[in-house]
Amino acid sequence: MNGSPDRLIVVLTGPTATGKTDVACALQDHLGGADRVRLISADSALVYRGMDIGTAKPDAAMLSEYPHDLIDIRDPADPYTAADFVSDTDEAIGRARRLGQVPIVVGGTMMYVKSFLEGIAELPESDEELRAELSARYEAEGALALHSELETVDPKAAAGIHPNNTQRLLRALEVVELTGQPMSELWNQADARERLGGEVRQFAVLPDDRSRLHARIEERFEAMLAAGFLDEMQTLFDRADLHPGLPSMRAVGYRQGWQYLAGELEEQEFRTQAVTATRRLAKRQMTWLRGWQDLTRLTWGAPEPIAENIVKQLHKQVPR
RNA sequence: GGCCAGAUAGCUCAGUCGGUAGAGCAGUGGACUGAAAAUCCUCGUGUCGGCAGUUCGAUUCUGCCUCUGGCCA
Repeated sequence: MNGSPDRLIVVLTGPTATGKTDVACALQDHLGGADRVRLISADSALVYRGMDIGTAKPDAAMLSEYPHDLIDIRDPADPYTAADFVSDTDEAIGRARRLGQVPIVVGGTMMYVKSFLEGIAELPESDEELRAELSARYEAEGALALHSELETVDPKAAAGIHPNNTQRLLRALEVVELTGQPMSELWNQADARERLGGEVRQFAVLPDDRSRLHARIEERFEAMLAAGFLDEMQTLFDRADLHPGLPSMRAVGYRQGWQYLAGELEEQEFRTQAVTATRRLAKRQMTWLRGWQDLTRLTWGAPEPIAENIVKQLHKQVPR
């Protein structure tokens, strides 16, 4: 390991269904086991308790042998955000370092990874009441009216947000309302380099052939159904405090599962739409990684050789 | 066997009162600062089932044929 192993942070990412988790576990073995390594999950769906089969969450036995931070830390009724992830991960890394462990951030939620690496500005969290009010106005006045309002209060943010993108448009207006300042003014405050205070090594597991990944996604979904995904889904569906508008229930597979149980989809439609949504997810994840700087790309395959390759890379000297 | 309804983009379908056609989904490429497994943007030539007839011109009207569904035997 070069110079300062105690400052090292490993990031391991890639699209869904490429076996990132298996690689991370193999990596733990290679780096000295659970005492020397801390796995930190970067996944917006694994945070939710009771969402196991459809998220391809590692099972209990695996998690006890390879403990992960940030898995099962939220109830599905309670939304988790990118900002939560950044502060939770910073904490987890601090804890790992005190114990002399190498933190390995592993997961496919690119927004989380990016926010962690580049920092995220200090913005107010969403205000449910205000958001409801804004969305009522959106219904009544239309997208263009609200967008031109944003143009007057925050032209820089408005320029980057399409009027049809309700979610981001309302968020920008919300921030102005809550802080009295344009959201674009509040950006670029965070100094991630200083915050991370260490050497970050980034790796991505990528498929060599997208059609093979698609086949793998389909197989995996069939396996999820066989493992009782619909029973898991029914338990969530039966809860009075969950609804399809929640981030947890909009996760790939769960959204379609909800629609199926609500009678809005036939079984065949549910299957194909769930698989299709997963494919689209993988594609979007790869779009993020395409222009990613300082990323070592590894070809998808058996976890062992990939982990060995990563270890080799970690031992290489990095030019100062 | 008779009658009726269909046949148009990978899929489901719209449409052209006759001037060679467009939506949704899928696919492609892209954006992304507290919902990100989210949200949004870009990209549409296909013997309009086949053959013939009418016409300056037929995917559109007519006839025959093929296939699919329904009803009657």
